[in-house]
Amino acid sequence: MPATATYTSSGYWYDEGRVGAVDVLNLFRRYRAADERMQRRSRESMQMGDNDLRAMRFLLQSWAKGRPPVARELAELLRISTASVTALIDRLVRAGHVVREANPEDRRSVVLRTTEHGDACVRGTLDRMHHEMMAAAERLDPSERAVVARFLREMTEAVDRGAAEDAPEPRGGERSPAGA
Amino acid sequence: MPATATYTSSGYWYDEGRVGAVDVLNLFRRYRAADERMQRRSRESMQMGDNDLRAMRFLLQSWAKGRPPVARELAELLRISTASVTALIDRLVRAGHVVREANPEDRRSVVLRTTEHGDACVRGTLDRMHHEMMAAAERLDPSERAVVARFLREMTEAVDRGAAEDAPEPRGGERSPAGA
DNA sequence: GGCTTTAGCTAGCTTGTCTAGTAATGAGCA
DNA sequence: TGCTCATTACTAGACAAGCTAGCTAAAGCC
Repeated sequence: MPATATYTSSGYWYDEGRVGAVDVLNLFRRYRAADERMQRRSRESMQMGDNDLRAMRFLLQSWAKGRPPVARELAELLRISTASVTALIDRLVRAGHVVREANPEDRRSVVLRTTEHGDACVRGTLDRMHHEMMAAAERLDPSERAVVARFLREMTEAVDRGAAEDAPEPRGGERSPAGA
Repeated sequence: MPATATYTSSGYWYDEGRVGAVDVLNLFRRYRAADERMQRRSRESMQMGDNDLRAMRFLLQSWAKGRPPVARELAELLRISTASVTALIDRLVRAGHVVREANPEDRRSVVLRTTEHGDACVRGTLDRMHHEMMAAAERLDPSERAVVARFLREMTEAVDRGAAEDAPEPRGGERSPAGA
């Protein structure tokens, strides 16, 4: 980065007048690296695979929305087979994070209830971080938030566009209702 | 999101005067989801695992910097054992993406040269997206870039801080020289 | 020259995914 | 109502990619 670096309480700081486009992209990359570190540590600290953790987060979200989650939804979310979901749920049940329950609305399916233990386990790792991120977003004033929001939308589109062309319907395409 | 939604050529658009902190975090999450989609598609389109793709990118970067990469560095980057790196390189060699070469500076080690085919394969997928992202970053004026940069730094710190506390030396700690 | 460390490989194991096939239930139709 | 097809979850068996342990060859250090 070309900017003159000075040091503040919150880490390195760069003269804001000189931030280049490349710097912004580098910061993005750096964020992603931090995010990956965080995820890896979460997984290791609670002895869980990537998909297992994502599944737990999905289950918590679903219950929070008042929509009891079933196994099939995990297969869609994680893009794994229903057989793999069965194995995944077995693991979560064995670890005491989840219990299977009968679904009164469709007796073929299985509702996945998170245990208090599993709930606390996942929340403990993620809530603090979420809180910190929220605080960062709240420190922005309204016009700054608008700038960030616009940029994030453009980056999202850039990523979607960039990837859309060389993988035409990789395997059944998007399964979600919102689609491509 | 609370804002009044209107529709533009580039998708949904929200009244910029009303973007809340939650909205920013949602957009951030959405970006991350797009990024994951992209990576998955890359992997699928070139029949490659996650680590294999990351390894290829690292190799390209190393050569670009004029610093021939060796196998050990992949073990550090990907945090996998040297045995797994051997297997990973075997896969890349079998796919024709990489060739092993003798290292004149240390005859124990193996320099990994990317083939023209592997080079084109990986670049083709990533360069376009990188170009689009750069364009988005360049559309920002200097003061906007400063805002985005500050936000990204704060998010990175939030993630690092949030994850740092609950994973004290999870399993033998870091394998890197700084470790236990 | 010996001893230790480092780089990479081999062998055998574990884990998480896959495909194929099955049983039970739901949904549509004559 | 009974028949047929679709859907949900499960079991069994195979495969892929990681791991640990142990090996050889080269480098580094007294």
